[in-house]
Amino acid sequence: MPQGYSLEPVVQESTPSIIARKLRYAIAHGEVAPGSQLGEAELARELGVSRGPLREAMQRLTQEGLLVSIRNRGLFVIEMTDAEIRDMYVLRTAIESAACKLLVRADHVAAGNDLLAKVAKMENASNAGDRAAMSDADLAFHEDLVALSGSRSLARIHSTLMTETRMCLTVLQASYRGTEEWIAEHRGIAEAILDGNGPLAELRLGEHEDDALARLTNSPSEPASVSIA
Amino acid sequence: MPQGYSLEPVVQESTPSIIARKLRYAIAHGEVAPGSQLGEAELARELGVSRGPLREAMQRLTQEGLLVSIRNRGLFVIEMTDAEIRDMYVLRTAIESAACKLLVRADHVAAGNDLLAKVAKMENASNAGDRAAMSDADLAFHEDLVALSGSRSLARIHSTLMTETRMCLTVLQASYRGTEEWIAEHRGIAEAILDGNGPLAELRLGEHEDDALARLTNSPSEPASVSIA
DNA sequence: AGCGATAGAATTGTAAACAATTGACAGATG
DNA sequence: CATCTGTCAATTGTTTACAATTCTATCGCT
Repeated sequence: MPQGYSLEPVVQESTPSIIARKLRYAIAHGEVAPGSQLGEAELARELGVSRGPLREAMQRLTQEGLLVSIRNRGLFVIEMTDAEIRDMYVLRTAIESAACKLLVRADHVAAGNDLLAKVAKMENASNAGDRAAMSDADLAFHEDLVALSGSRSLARIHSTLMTETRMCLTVLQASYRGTEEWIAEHRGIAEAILDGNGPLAELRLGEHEDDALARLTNSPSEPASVSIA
Repeated sequence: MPQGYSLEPVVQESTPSIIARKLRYAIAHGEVAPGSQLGEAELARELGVSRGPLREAMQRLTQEGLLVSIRNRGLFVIEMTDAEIRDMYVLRTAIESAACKLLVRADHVAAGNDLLAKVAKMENASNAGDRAAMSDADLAFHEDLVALSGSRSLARIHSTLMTETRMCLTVLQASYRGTEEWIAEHRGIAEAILDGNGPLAELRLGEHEDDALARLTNSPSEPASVSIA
């Protein structure tokens, strides 16, 4: 077997899948504003595909909750209210907490070290003053947290949440002030996992996501998660 | 304004949505076996629609994880291995636990009574020896648990999990022996919520879902959830 | 007899044309 | 002058036809 080529099975990604991925990226990165309409004809021309596959891709994104469909009117990018963002974080915390539970019962040492490496990346981005890299590293941390749990179900749901989160970050131009504290929170989670202390990891995770929520929404409101102490 | 007509806005459900709903039901109730192929032409003829809307519905179900697509081969109903069923229950437990957390912070008395009413329905079905009604009441309990939490995010994810659960129940012809214990578990959860005891509700929920898992899978394996004590 | 290649059939992926519904603007009417 | 109605333009929803890819079965060869 020739080295250098990881002979993975050729992934014949379907056209709707490609379109969905591109649109997801565009929405996540604010290239299309929330609330704006996505005209079929225009998009099809832009992407160089016909309306059939495009509509199929739209259905996927609608199912994911990134678009809302109004019959005979068109498809629109979701506009998330503060309440909806809070609700999203309820789900996100639920998913990541479950991932923590799984992690501490698996190889939590390897996972913890892996996550600490991601924290180091955040520090580098922070020192360089690179806001975009900071966001990337932040999201990568949480994505890894779930990926390392080995649960396909959790990962699938979580990936859609990450695009929504990215969208909020982009749109709201979330301020990354208090960076040191921000990094410390991530490190705290990683260390709790390294120690195999599941409840502590979940507790810190809950507090961390409450902080994140406070940065994204105006009303402080009640925290999304509660202490299990 | 004429009485007798509740003049709610007419909801024009889109054709793909209708198709998706019908297919979901068919899959959940074992009318199409797991692993079987869904031919476009045949389905379109059966449902009286053309391939366009049908394909859009398929994309939705694929996104939900009920179907898997193999390019140029077709769409197939998922076959869940024991490992995948366990993984699904990890997610399900995560969602329902989060719902418990929300519930005890809201009107947990009303919610608890509501859930106890569902338990009563289970008892009736049990006494009547009606297995189908038993399944319905079982699923209705868990559906309400999430619905009462008021979280749209949780409800959306949970609804897809319920169809998958129903599919497993149907396919595996899950035995409902030990019905008394089964009902008692549900009652325990409802009472914990009635009392506003979140941690206890989550604990009992976790044990309950482990039991459910044991009925569905062959290998006992390790429990999906861990005690938080 | 077993293996390989080739041809055929079936199915999916794509595209373009057609039909139906909606929203807005303009004109008529009280 | 305000309001209602009718027409028009634009967009979506649906259907039909066509192209490309893949599986299968048969035929020939070793």
